[in-house]
Amino acid sequence: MSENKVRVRFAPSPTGPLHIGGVRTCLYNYLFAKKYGGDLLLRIEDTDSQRFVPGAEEYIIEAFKWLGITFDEGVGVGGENGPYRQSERRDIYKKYVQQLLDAGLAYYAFDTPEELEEKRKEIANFQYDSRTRMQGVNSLTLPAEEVKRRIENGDKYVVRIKIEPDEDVEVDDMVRGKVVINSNVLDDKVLYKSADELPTYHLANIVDDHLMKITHVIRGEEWLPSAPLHVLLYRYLGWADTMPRFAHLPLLLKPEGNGKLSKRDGDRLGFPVFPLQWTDPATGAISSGYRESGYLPEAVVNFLALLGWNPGTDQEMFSMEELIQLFSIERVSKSGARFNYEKGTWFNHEYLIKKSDDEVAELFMPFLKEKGYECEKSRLTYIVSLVKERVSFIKDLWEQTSYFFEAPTEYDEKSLKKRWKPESPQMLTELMEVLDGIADYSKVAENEQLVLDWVASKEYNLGTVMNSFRITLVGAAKGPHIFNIIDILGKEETLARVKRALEVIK
RNA sequence: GGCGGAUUAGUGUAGUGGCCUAGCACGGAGCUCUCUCACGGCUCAGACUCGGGUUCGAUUCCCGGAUCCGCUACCA
Repeated sequence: MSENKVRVRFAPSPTGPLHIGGVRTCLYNYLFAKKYGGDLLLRIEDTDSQRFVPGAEEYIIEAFKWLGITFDEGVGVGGENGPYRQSERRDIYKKYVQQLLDAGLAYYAFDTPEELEEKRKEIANFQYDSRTRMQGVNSLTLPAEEVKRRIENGDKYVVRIKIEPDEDVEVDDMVRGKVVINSNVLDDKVLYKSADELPTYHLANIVDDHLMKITHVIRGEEWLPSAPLHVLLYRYLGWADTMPRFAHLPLLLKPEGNGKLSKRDGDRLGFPVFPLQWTDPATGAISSGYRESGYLPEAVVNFLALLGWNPGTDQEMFSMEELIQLFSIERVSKSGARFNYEKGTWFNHEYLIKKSDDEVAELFMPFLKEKGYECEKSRLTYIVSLVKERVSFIKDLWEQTSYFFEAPTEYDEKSLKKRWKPESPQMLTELMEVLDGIADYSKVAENEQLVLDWVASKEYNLGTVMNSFRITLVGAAKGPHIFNIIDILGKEETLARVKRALEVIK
């Protein structure tokens, strides 16, 4: 392993199902890592014991497995830089908290949440920082013995970083360039809380990234404001020279209206915002997932990849391999991308028609079974070949093929009005004789010619004959080539349907 | 409110100080193919947030406004 091997991480919190935005973040990390022959790690950031949701971790692992995104190291994979769950790294963090404390770069604070809440109410724009910390109850204002006594007494405390004022902190972002923030607007963030003996995100994140030799931090834009704090933390801990490069990704926005994409949008507009279906363990509420909604994983990956990035060419369809080759952080856009699920549907359609008829038939099988029908594979493949390009999702195939399995019981009003003529019954009655004379229905072209010749000889209107015929078979003026339909239905069924329609349609 | 980020058609985006009559895709409209419905093909409508600069020239560079997004927790 070379010294400067690219190492990136995806570090979700197990607070519920993984949001589709998180999926994209991980995808970009994956593409970046693979492009440079590096590693992608999965780290679970469960430092918020309050919000832990059982099953979330398994969900995350399963989701990426489905999408074809693999981890080289981390939870579920293992590796030499573990453990990869922050809740299992308590002792590690304590050591570095102590280091900061000893160096005078952090301090103990005993202010209760209520007291702080009070201050926020009293003072506009209150924040715990160089201007206000001397009014707080902390190791900067309390005598050393008192601090010691309180700690030994088991009083709850937090450790806060001591931010020095009047300093311009620079973050060199790979997407946005240099971002400068003055330390005056930063507050003395809580780094560690004695209540659960766990660090907060900021500290744990920096310690882990350093220990796990992370070279590039690619994360959502919501982290940009705290990036200066992270830079300072690297400096305080003495790791400035190995600090990773940062890249803050644009956010995914609602399809319409204001704000970032949320679960509610999916419910409202009828598209999933999660990769897999999720059942809330507390309420039992079900959130739909891309997988269960019939999306193909490669379509989801392709769609997501292009939401905030493009290779600069007109190409839109990419395999994972192509994405890996073409991906570059420099070409990630800076502004938030509205989530347009219709484009996602289109991608799915494209991937669906790219699949072989055989494969699509295989995928359709379970849906057919659900409807109560069995179908021989070769026959289903034939059916699929006729209608595949009409649908965007596997499950929509039923709507396009149901008449192959169940004879129409009613006939579409509009189709009848437009296509069923007074002379239709007479024509069809005669057509039945012609059809009866055909021995092999699989000779599609031949049979078509035969019927066409017959129509011509009778000087009938071709449209009227064919459309009337179609309605009796399908129940409406829709569907693929009619001679393929009767090939699939067979002579007996074809004639039965025509006969029946002639009795029913008045 | 404070701080930061962003701003090309409805959406995702390309692009550039003059080559821009601003390209592509989704979506929309129409035409076409056809026994029908789709698919496909063709065509059309539709955008550089506004105001100041800089410049011979700005969509492109600078400043300001507006709008949107994010952060502002003992959440990540």
